[in-house]
Amino acid sequence: MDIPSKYEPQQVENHWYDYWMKHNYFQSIPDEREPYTIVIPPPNVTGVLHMGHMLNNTIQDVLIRRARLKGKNACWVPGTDHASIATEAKVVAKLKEQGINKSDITREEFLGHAWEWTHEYGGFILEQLKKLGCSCDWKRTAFTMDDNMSEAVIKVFVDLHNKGKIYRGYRMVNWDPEAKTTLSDEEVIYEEKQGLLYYLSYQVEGLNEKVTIATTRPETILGDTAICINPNDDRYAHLKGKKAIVPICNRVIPIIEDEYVDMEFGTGCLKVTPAHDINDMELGKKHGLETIDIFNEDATLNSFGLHYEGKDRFEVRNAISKELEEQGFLVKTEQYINKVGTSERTKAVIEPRLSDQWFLEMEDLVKPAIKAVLEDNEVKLFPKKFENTYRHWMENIRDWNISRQLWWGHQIPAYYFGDGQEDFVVAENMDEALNKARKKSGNPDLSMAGLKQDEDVLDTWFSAWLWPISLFNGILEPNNKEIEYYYPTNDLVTGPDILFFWVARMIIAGYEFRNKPPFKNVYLTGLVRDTHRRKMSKSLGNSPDALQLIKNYGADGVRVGLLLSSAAGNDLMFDENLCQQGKNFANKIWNGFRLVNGWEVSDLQQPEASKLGIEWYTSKFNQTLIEIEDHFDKYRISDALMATYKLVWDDYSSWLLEIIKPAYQQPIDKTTHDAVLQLFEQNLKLLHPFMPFLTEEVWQHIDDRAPEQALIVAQWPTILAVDESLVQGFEFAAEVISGIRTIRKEKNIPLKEALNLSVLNTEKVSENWDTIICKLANISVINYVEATVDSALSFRVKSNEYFIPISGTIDVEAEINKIREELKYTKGFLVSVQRKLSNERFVNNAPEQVISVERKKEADALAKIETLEKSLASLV
RNA sequence: GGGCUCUUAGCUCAGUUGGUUCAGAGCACCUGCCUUACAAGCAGGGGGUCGAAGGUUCGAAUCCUUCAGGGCCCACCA
Repeated sequence: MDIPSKYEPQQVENHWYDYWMKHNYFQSIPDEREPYTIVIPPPNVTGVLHMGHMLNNTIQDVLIRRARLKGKNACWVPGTDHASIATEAKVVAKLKEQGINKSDITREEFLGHAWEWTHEYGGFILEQLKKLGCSCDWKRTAFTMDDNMSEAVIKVFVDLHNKGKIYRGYRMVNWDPEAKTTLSDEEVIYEEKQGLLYYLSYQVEGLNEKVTIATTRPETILGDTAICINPNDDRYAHLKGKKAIVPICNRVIPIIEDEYVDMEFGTGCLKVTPAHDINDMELGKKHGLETIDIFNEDATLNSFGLHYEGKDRFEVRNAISKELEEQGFLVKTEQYINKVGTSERTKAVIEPRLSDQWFLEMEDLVKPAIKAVLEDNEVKLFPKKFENTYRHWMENIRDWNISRQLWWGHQIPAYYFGDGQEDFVVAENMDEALNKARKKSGNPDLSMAGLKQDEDVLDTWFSAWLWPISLFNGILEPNNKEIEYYYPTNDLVTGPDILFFWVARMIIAGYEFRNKPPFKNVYLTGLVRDTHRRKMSKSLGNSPDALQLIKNYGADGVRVGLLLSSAAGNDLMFDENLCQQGKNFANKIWNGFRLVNGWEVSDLQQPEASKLGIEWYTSKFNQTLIEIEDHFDKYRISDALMATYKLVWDDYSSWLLEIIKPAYQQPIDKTTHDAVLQLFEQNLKLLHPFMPFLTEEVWQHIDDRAPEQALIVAQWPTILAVDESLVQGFEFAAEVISGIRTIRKEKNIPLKEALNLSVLNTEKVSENWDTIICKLANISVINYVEATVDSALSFRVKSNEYFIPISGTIDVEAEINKIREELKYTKGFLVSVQRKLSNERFVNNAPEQVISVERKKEADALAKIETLEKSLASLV
């Protein structure tokens, strides 16, 4: 045999990937077939493949390949996301390495560097997906900053602005001092941090008394503009209308009253810093307080920080607490755990900050998206539990801050012609802007030079939310053939961490701009963790190198490894052992092929065992196919794989192949050979979505195939009738075979030594199976007997008793004990069944089917007890 | 603080509306085999009071209550 006994993935994978590409099997163009569409969750253009991507994209590829085999027009659109904040941070860092500060170069120069970076590294991650076997339509590869994508974003912005849903406002927003930009609420991650609660005393003006407040942020006292007490708090009643003096800066501030203050917390006195806390801002507005912003944009202190000017806020916190202590203002400190907002991307501690930003009003936009998921089921979430999370977020949604103080992204199409709050227009391009601006300003002589475009860019998700639409150019050309054909797409596969960022917003956009959902099903995968349940991360160094894994186990092995333990929505503990299991499975299939391939075919009569074996496996295959389809329908991909795995490994390899295997160096009959090859091919089709490379390789080894007969475009098996009696009969026969093997094992009788078998038959079983039993257990003859057999080892299947006469003495004592054990167990079982059946309430209340099952159990047990007792009698 | 969710074999998890062989699977483990497709393999085997306590029911891993311990999401309490 010249085919190696081990499957070598490395040599195979590139070859078939190129082959598929060459014959355009990944490519989709609209035709009369039913479309099946997936849009990829676009990874960060400068990112590298991590385990989360591997899992997501494997699942997507399984779904798309299965759809392709099912004859659908399968279209998987790949692409990348410009990820403005993450990419900009990387570019800034890279420039810094080269000694260039972002603040020293122009916007155009910076964008030049960013594009350079994008062109250099962008698409790298897509190349990695190819190694994994992903069958994306690469001709459609898109980028969120492609011209048409950008145009769509701008058009949508203008449209929403015209509808009055986008507005500009001076609000308190989340400020990332490191990236120097605002963030949406969703980009802020709250983390519990151990900190200190500082008790500070303020001198009350005109009284020889101090008032003590509690704060976690002593540095902000420099921005204090009031002290607030609860009007119902008797302890402080005498302070009403008085003023207090802020330590260090000695500013005199009013003592105000508001029921917002929790009398139980701290001292019941609150310092109010409207510029640096959302609640304080509300209080400030309500009570007409002054707002003093003490921070620069990088969260160092400005001139209001006095002698701390230019120093970072955390540095100042330490320093000022010392100064306060020295001057006697610090009463005490307490350990305190509080939630600190951090930037999802830069991890910097977020500062609430007042600034001019752009917002999208969400209240109305959200309504159809809520209905679609929770009432109409137009979009289904898998697992379903995420619908609750979705509902909660959607029903409590707040306006979306869509502007970012970055350069890398879609620049906001607002143009200013003056300094007034309303001196701007929103337009799709400069010409239009100029026209609008001339009208609005009433100045017909306004020139291009007099217009200044907003410096900010849009939140990355403001382009990503259009992804399923804009990929098919559905915004710019709403009636084009592609969008009509591919939209709504079918399945979206992504992680639950971006349910709000992306999934929910795509649904919103889908209804707003197409009046249809962007997809029908959302499959939310779990997070990939390591075997210690730790999240995979670069800093922990516990994230394996994806390409190295593929090298070690083959792409198919890695795919199987990932899928085996990834029930939807459950985190998956990634363990390389699972990849090894996948690799082993690939080798198993490979060798299954080698065996069948190595047989010499001859024009013989088909043995009875082979005929029956083939018939049985055909039924078993179809029965399993029904299961597999059901698993897929429920997005239980790992269960679908496991069912396939067991079918191929256990039923096909361990049973069927052994049943039909000809004696050593004997030829096989043509009928059986043809049939088994055909069944093997059916197996390969079921396996192909999971293990595309190996299966295509084997497929092409079986036969020389024309390109259009490649496995990737073969036809998925249709479900045929299942003969239940065959399946059950086989199970019985398998138990008999196991029984014989157990005895062989216990008594150390090698398989090579043929045995005789006698059967005391009370259970009606078709004798057809005898040929198979003989072959697999090496039985020379099966005798049907009327009485128990002496000097034999015995075992029972259901109520049949089987005897293997052996030469030499048998251990009678051991046989008796074995039978007594079985008898004891069966009697106990019978008692419990009879107890149930004699319970009137059971008989009256339980459904007929349940009762008849119990009666059957009773009869079986009685019959078995009878045989056991007879055997026992013959031995004693 | 509000909501959701989980706890089943050594590990990772199935267990659909309470009722067939429902106490399961894969891996791991133990034993014996280098048998001629595959030692990346074959055959056989052990292993769980279904987190705890109550309750409903003829019947509970499954439904209800309480408790213990995880996880996730949301929320402006200094």
